Amino acid sequence: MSPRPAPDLDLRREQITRTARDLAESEGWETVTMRRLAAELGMTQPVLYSAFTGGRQALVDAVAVDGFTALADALEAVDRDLPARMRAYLDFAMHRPRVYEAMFSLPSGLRFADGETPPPLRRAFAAIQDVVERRDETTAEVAWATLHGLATLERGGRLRPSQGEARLERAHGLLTT
Amino acid sequence: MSPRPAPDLDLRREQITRTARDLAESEGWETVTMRRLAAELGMTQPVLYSAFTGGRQALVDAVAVDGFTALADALEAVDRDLPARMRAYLDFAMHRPRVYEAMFSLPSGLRFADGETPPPLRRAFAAIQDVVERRDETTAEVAWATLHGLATLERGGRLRPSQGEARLERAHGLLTT
DNA sequence: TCTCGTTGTCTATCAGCGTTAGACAACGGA
DNA sequence: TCCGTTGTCTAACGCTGATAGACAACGAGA
Repeated sequence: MSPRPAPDLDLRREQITRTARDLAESEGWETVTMRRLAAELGMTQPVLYSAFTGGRQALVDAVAVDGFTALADALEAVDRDLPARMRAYLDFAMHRPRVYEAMFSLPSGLRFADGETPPPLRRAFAAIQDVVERRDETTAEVAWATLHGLATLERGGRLRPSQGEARLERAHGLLTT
Repeated sequence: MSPRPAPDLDLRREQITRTARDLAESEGWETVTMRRLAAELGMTQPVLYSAFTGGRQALVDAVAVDGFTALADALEAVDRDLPARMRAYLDFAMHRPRVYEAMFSLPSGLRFADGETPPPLRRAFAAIQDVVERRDETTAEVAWATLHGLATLERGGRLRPSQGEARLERAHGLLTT
């Protein structure tokens, strides 16, 4: 009356999350199907569901949460001033576009702006709030919105590709004068 | 040797586009399937494909292009100053969230920022550029990014729900001082 | 009025998706 | 060695976007 030993679910979740992130980053989220992912990992589909009860959505959410941690790390790693962190933010969005997509554009099961907000997400926002004038929360929200808008519109090809640097300087100027 | 008369494809496209927009706005884009749409219109699925050769993507793109026209109309309808147009922009995004999604968030087959940019899209951008300082294009891009960021982050529940007005005023202040 | 060629529309189907039910197999204690 | 537990596998369900091929409607010519 003793069961088969349980697999290390945390380790498995980590492997699956990393593979999903890598696959999304190289071929796009639309190719990250449960079948493809299982094949890539040498598993069968039901194993994925035993690691992520919430199915594909939970998987995308896991990549997003890891992404918020990575973004917070990237912001905290640079100088504690606005231009450095603005640049770090846009660099992150440009170099990990699919992770950024999971964090902000794809349908999400995560909770925001209430008590359930994941801590990594709060950390990332705090890293911005720390460097805006008077650490004002409203200003931080506007700064974040500007960065997010620049990142997504740029990524979507909606802005003149060659003018990224000029936009960053202009945005920084507006936020500090 | 004379064929059956061709149906009015433009009219049909218009009906389909309107139905798709209404259905998306009331139940979300994930429920806008070709089957559901055909049933809603009393058609069969292949008829949709004869109207939109590009399939579902072309349909979403059509809703998006109409959306850019509607956005340009909304911006041009208000006072020719920045705060009025900022407010009109955010109102549009708030009241037609699924259309806005088709315009900016969903995968798109449309071309931007090059010669192929659809005219309605240029009109909408021009309506913003017209009211920023010195009609500067870089400033207009940053203003647009801020509005877009506010619209999407607000919609996604990433910002404090009660502070919309404060953010709008702060953003306006930053763009004018 | 009847026939015929053209062409739009229909039924039926394909391959793929996320997800899950139920059969099977591996394992550790008795 | 056996047994009960439990993880994993095969196989399937219902759905999706898309399309092939049979069918039917139509108007010009006879």
